[in-house]
Parts: sequence; structure tokens; C-alpha cells
Amino acid sequence: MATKKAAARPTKRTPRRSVLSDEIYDMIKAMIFDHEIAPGARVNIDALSAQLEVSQTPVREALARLESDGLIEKEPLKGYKATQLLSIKELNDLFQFRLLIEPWAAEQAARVIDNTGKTAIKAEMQSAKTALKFAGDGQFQALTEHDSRFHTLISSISGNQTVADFYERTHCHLHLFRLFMANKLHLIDGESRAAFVQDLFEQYYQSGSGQLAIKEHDAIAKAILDQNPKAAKAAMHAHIESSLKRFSPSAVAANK
Amino acid sequence: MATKKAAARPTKRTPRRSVLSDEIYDMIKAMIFDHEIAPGARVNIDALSAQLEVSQTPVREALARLESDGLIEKEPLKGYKATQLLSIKELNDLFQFRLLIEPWAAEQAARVIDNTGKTAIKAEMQSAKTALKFAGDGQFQALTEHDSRFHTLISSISGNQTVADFYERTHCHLHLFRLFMANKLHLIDGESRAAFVQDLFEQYYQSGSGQLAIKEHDAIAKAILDQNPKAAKAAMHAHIESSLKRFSPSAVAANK
DNA sequence: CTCTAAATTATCCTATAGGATTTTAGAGAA
DNA sequence: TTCTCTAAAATCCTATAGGATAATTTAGAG
Repeated sequence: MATKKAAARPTKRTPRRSVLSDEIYDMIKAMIFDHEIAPGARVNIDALSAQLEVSQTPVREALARLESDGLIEKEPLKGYKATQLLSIKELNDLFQFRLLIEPWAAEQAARVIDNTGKTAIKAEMQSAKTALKFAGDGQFQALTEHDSRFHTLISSISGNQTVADFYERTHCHLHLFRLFMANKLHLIDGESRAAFVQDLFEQYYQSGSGQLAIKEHDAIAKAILDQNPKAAKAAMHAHIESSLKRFSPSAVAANK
Repeated sequence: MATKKAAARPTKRTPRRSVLSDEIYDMIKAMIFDHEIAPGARVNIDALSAQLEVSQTPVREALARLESDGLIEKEPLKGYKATQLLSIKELNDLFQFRLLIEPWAAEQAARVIDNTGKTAIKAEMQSAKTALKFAGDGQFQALTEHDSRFHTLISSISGNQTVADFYERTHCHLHLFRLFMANKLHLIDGESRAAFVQDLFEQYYQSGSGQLAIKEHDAIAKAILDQNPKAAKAAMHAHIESSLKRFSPSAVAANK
């Protein structure tokens, strides 16, 4: 060990700054978001570790964390599998939860925002315009991601870490749901489910819904920048309800 | 240094019903709640696996999940350590979050409750009386645990799984916080923190605060059993605010 | 064709070795 | 004394092989 001392050391250390299990966690998460792992599909530890060319240990840790996130489920003695897409009830529950949290977050953000926050909001609304152009060409992913970032940003500006953390968790499922829609749902099992989601997709993204969502974001952003708490709260509430309505016709239909 | 049985004997005795990593997860969680692992203390994987007489693998999985729960923190290449007790800001954030969630949950519970739910609430309020007797003798643990169960029960009756899940997560930190108070905080580091928490303890549990909390629970339970949503919401709101007030004098004092 | 039992498969867990990184201790210089 | 730098120890992280147990499939008897 100590043989080559000073000469060899300063040159080239291993570039691994972060921990492998964290990287694997991100990779598996990305695989889920990229539909490489379909909802409901079984996840084999051996196969996964072979595919990612790491040992089982980091894969195990990553899966344990993903289970806590609700993205992966574990059946004892049977193995892991990816969580199913949100059911209609779960979707409704989630929106109800958002209605409880986000209007308050917007209100609070309008109260406590500083210049850094204002700059961030302006930048995000700028990026929305770009996203809208892509959406015009049928690429909705940028729009979806703007939406995520926008809501996350407001939660974080509100200053309540607990609220921000919890929003982050819901958000991840919703994001997954929308991604599936945006990519026109490759591998959905079950006829009615596929039809349902396809329907949702059209409801949500076609015919100017994207523009509508951005307009609503604009109203929220404006209220926060004006430091008008009541208006911000109202705008956020309206936005989430409007968003839910864009989903709900299909939800009701599929429920029968 | 090898444990006596591990290497020599081919393990053949344990007919395992559940998965080991789940058991270990529960055990470590219990160790945290029982103060065997103090807040902020480092958690050594080798030592822990030796102590629990299992290999590192299940310990690692358990720690990864506990990290997601926010009970354990990980510093890459340095190790795991138990999360610190809630700071004053975090405590306030948490109560704000509860104010957003729980009044709605109570309201909703009053709307949708069925006979099973009513029985459960009645049973829980019965157990509160027993807990109160123990509290009279200076044993507050039963009271703390009734409180946890009561709020969890209402979240679950509300029927919104998302809300119930999220309450469960907050609850776990609050529970830990109160347990420390109830046991008069063995190993708190830092003078001011210890004084602060001691103060909280007295504020919260002494001089009939326990009885007060139970009375407030009673009001909530009554409103839900009467299926009176508005009253249930108001009662829950009042209860949480009242609970926060029981904390806040010290919080304000400690903030200076 | 149905039911039971053995064989196969898959998953979980153990154990240990070795590489990588941080921490601690100590020697030498300002 | 105080500071800087080097060496050793402790700890974490990764990798791999293999055994034990539960789940699943297959085969055979009634």
C-alpha cells in the first residue's frame, strides 16, 4: 500500500464522488419514468443488477427506497414489482390532497416571497412559453415538466419544508401518470384501462388544454409576484379544480 | 469475534414467517422510539448487524427505508445517523401541515362514517379513559399512544388513502417528539434544547393538559358520531390549534 | 379429469474479501 | 506553541458465491 507514496497519489483518483446506491436509485427511477419498467411489471433483482452491471447490494437498497416512495411494491418471498398506475379513486384522492395543500402554499408564497423567488418564478414562466411551442408540435413532455417544476417551486417558496416534501411525493406519482399520457401509453394492460387513459390524454392535452393550464399558471404567478395572498390562493384553487375537471369526465365514464 | 452459532452451524431452526428485513426495519424503528438510538447518534452498520445477529444486507435495506421515512439520515461515505429531534421551525411547519389536512379529514369522516367506524371510535375513546388514569400517575405513554391512534383512525375513516398515508408519516415524527417529552428526555445534547424540551413537557402534560386534550378528542368524536361535518371540522381545528398553543410559549421563548 | 407429491425455480439471506474514503494521531517545520 | 503534512486505523461500500426456504410447475396415481 504505502510503496508508491507521493508520486502516484495526486494524479488520478477514482472519479466516484457520489455513492453507487444513489446512482442506482436514480437509474431505476428513470427506468420507471421512461417506461422501461412498465407499471405492474415484476422487477427481478438478479436481472436488474446484471443489466446495470452492479452487484445486488445497491439494487436492494434502491428498491427499498423506491418502495417507500410508493413506486415499487414488495411482496414478501415473491419479489418486487412496479406499482400500478393510479386508479380513478387514487387520482381523486390525490387531487383532493392537492386542494388541501397547494392553495395554502400559493397564499403563503405570496406573503413571504423575496427577490430570489420572484426571479425564479419569472424564469419558470418564461420556460413555459417554450414548452408550449413544443406542445404545439405534439410534444407534451416539456409541458408536463414545466408543470411539475412550477408547482414544486411554489411549494418551496412557501417556506414550509414539510409541505414541500409532501408535495414532492404526490407529484412524483402524478408526473408518472401524465408521462404515460404524454407518450400515448405504450404498455397498459387491460382494455378499459387503456381506453380510459387514452381518453384522458385527449381531454387533457388536446384542443388548447395546454394553453389553458399555462394561462392558469400565469394567473397564479402574477398573484404571487404581486404579493396578493388571497388572489394567489384563489387562483391555485381554481387551477387544481380546473385540472381535475379536465380529468374527471373520463374518470366518471370509466367508473361505470 | 464471530458470533458463536453463525459460522459453525448450518442455520436450520428458524421457520421464518415474514421477511427478515421487515423485522429488522421494525426493530430499528423500535430502537429509535425507545431511545436506544438517540437523536443524532451515529448508526454503525457492522455494530447493528452484530447486535441484531443478522448480516448486513437486511440492516442496509431497513436503513434505506428508514431514511425515506426521515427517521435516519445518510451521509455518503460517512455513514447513517438518527435524525435530530424536530426543531422549532419544523414543529411549526408540521402543525401547519396538520391544520391543512386533519380538519378536512374529520369533516370527511363525519360524512362517510359507517357502523364499523363508529364502533372503532367508541372503542378508542374508551381506551382514552384508561390512559388518563395512567397519566394521573405520571405515566404519559399510554396517553401519547391514544393520541396517535385517535388521529390515525380519523384519517383512515375519511377514506382518502393519500391523506391517511401522509398523516402517518408526519405522525411518526410527532410521536417521537412526544415520547421524548413523556420520558423526560434522557440524552438530549445542548443545554438550551434540553431546557426547551423539558419546558414543553411540563406545559403539555402537567396540570390537566392531558385531560384537556381528551376533552377535545371527545368533542371531535362526538361530532363525527353525530355525522356533523362542520362541527367535526371546527372541533379538529380547535384541537390542533390548542395543541399548538400548548407548545408555542416555550417555542417562542426558546427562539430568542 | 382431479388431486397429491416431487422437482424446479426464484427469492431471500449469509458470509467474507477487498477497494475507497474519512478520520485520527503523530512527526517535523515555522 | 501552532501549523502542515503524512501514515495508520476505522468505517463504509462493493462484489461474489453459495445455502436455505417458499412458490411454482410438472408428473403421476386414483
